Amino acid sequence: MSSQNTSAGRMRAPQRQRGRERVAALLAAADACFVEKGYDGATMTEIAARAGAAIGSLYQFFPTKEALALALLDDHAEALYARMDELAAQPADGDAARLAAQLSSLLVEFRRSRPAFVALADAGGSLPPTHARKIRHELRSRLAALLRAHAPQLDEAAARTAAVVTLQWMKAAVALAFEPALRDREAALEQLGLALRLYLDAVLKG
Amino acid sequence: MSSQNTSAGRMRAPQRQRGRERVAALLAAADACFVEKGYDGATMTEIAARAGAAIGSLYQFFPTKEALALALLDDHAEALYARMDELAAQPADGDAARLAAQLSSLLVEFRRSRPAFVALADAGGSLPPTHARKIRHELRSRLAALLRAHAPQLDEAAARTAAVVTLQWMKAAVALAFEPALRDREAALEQLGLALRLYLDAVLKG
Amino acid sequence: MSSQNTSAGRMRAPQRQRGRERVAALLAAADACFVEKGYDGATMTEIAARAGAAIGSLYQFFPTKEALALALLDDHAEALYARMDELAAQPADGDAARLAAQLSSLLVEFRRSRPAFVALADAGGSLPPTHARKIRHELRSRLAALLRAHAPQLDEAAARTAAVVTLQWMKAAVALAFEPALRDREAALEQLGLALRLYLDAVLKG
Amino acid sequence: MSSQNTSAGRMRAPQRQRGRERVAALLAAADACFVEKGYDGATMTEIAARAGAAIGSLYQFFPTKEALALALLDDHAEALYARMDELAAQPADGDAARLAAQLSSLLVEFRRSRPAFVALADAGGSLPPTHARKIRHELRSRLAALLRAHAPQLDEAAARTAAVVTLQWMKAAVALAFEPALRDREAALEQLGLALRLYLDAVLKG
DNA sequence: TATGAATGAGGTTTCATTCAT
DNA sequence: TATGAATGAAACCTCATTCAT
Repeated sequence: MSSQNTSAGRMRAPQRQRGRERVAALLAAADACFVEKGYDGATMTEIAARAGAAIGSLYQFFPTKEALALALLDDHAEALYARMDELAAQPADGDAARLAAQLSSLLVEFRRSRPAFVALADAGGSLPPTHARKIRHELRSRLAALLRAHAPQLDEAAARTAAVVTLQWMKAAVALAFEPALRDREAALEQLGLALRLYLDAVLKG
Repeated sequence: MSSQNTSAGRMRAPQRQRGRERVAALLAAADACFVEKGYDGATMTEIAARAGAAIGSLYQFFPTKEALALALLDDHAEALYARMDELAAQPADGDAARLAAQLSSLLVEFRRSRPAFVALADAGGSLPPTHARKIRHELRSRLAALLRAHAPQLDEAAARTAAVVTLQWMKAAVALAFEPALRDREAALEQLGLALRLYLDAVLKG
Repeated sequence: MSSQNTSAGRMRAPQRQRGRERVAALLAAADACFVEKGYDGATMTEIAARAGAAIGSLYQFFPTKEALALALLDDHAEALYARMDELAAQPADGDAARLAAQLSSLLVEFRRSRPAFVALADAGGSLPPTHARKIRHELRSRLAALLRAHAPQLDEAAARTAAVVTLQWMKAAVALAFEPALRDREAALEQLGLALRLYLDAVLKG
Repeated sequence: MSSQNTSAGRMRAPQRQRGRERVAALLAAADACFVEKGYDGATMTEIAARAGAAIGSLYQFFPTKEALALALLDDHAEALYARMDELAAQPADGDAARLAAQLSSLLVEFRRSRPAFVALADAGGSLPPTHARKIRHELRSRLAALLRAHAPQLDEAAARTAAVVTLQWMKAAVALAFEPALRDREAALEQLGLALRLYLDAVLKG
């Protein structure tokens, strides 16, 4: 194409840069909308508007609302995997109390920084269950590996089962940590921690 | 979709036999729709059609989709309360294992017979959070009373906190019991039961 | 809505005491609704509810919404005729100022006691224009007679024309008397009275 | 129907040529519908159909039936202001007869070319009274200025009061000019003109 | 007669998505 | 590529009126 531009060599770069910024803005806007209104309540029009983009722009990058949500969901999931991998990289000492505390703060902190993950993860029947399934699978795998690192005597099946249970507990911690107007939140979270500790103790040592 | 404090508008009670039958049919149809498609996915038109009623008949008794869902939700909640009250009426022996098993099977059985309760209880931001809050409160109160019956030395605050934890555990049990395509479901549920047993043991005996 | 000369169907006369009370309650409720929401905005259901009656009861006496409104309109119109006839029964002295004041206060007082008359008289195209036409005709006839009583030398055509003008003036007086938040209402009404006085002077004496 | 302070939501301005044409067609269609059936009787569906547009196109620019009506009303009001400003730009000679004739023909001619103005201006309680209030205020201000131009000795309050009265008279002229099947319309209008003349004479000279 | 239920066409509005410039 | 306009099925809800008990 004839450039029309004095600095022909740099022309493409800023455009691609702009494209990336645009996508980032769109994702951020979508994230906010999904958090505020849920998957069904959010509208493509508002997402585009919040990103300062035209509706056509949004569809240029994300062919459907579902694709947009899933891109976001995957993005958040990757970030969560990364945090779990970080945790797995630390030395395993078999200390159930410490592990419980770490898992707790990991998920709670994650939910604080990326609230859309939860909003999208249980978006009723509006999103294909495939993704949630895959994510659960990944999380459980990582949790199982983590548990085996702390208790090498666990066989794979036992580790996986313990991971399933532990993941549910982590979800419970998130639920309580963010339940609005919950009385004695601290006490409840501490008791929940105690419960996990007891369970992990039994698993790791048994 | 996004709830807003719309103060819903309650259902209008039917006064004739015919009306009572209609309402029953409408509630049944709504229940099925909500289970299949979720709150947002269900449509008033389909609900009426499934009940063999005109759309106007549906609105004769339920001024709003929200009112319909909340009527259903309340109905299910009452049934759940009743089951918990039944459990509370039985002699308390302080046996954590037995209590855990009873609670687990109670909720699982309930969810099997009334799947819409779960579907509506976490309907994202589409239903006013007030109702879910009230229901959680009632469930926790009943659970707390149950726990105190088993361990009279618990003070009220401690019982309530334990109830909060226990309720989360029950949700987890339901989630696992009905998660589609979960491998080793039995093992997972058993481990979950173990976890609750350990926790209740600590609480009841501590 | 769109009126069409449907000629509605008249109300059915109640036969028992109980029936008459019911009709009175229904009319009162309808009156209030029409005043508050206008003809289109009022609903038969709410009218019945306000009267403490069943919707079927309402339709027992008034076959359509239109019939109900027209019954009300006619009722009010009759009352207005009566007041004008009262005025006509008083001795005519040809004093324009006094006549103007009397007409003004008559209509203002009437509108205060029966606000639905105005609400229904200009119900857009939702009521058949026939009735309004008839009422205008009656009012003009009475006004013309009144004017001739004060100025016997007026021929019929002139009296009628003057009546047409005078009726418009009366509407203006009502509009100003009840316009919400009108500043200097008193001054405006006085000037309006002056205008009528000047005109009637010219007509009566010319 | 019943207005409520819904704060309407303004029309969205089109940005492309195509959009501007659409909006023009939609406004024209809406105008015709409102004239024919009144505000309540007109339907968005028919308006869109008459404009040859999809219903979605209508809502692209006008978020609400109310917004559409108010846009139209404002548009007509601006045109009326412009005509009054034109009249005000002409030299003022204090001739009551001429002024009366001009005002008369101005409003009658306006109503002939823009019948929707009247249809919407008194749309019962279906439109927020705010707009009508604002428009009355503007009209009165302009009329007051006009009167003061003709009679500089009038103080502002007096001019305003006279304007209030005069505006009512203008409405009366429109009502008579367009009342269907009115006998002796010409005579009535002439008498109405006489009345205004007498009043303006008194005001301007007094 | 009295009453509440039933009806369903039709109203307003939404929104994901496609199209044309 | 970017943008705003276009689309229309479909959602929720209303309401005058009829019907059956």
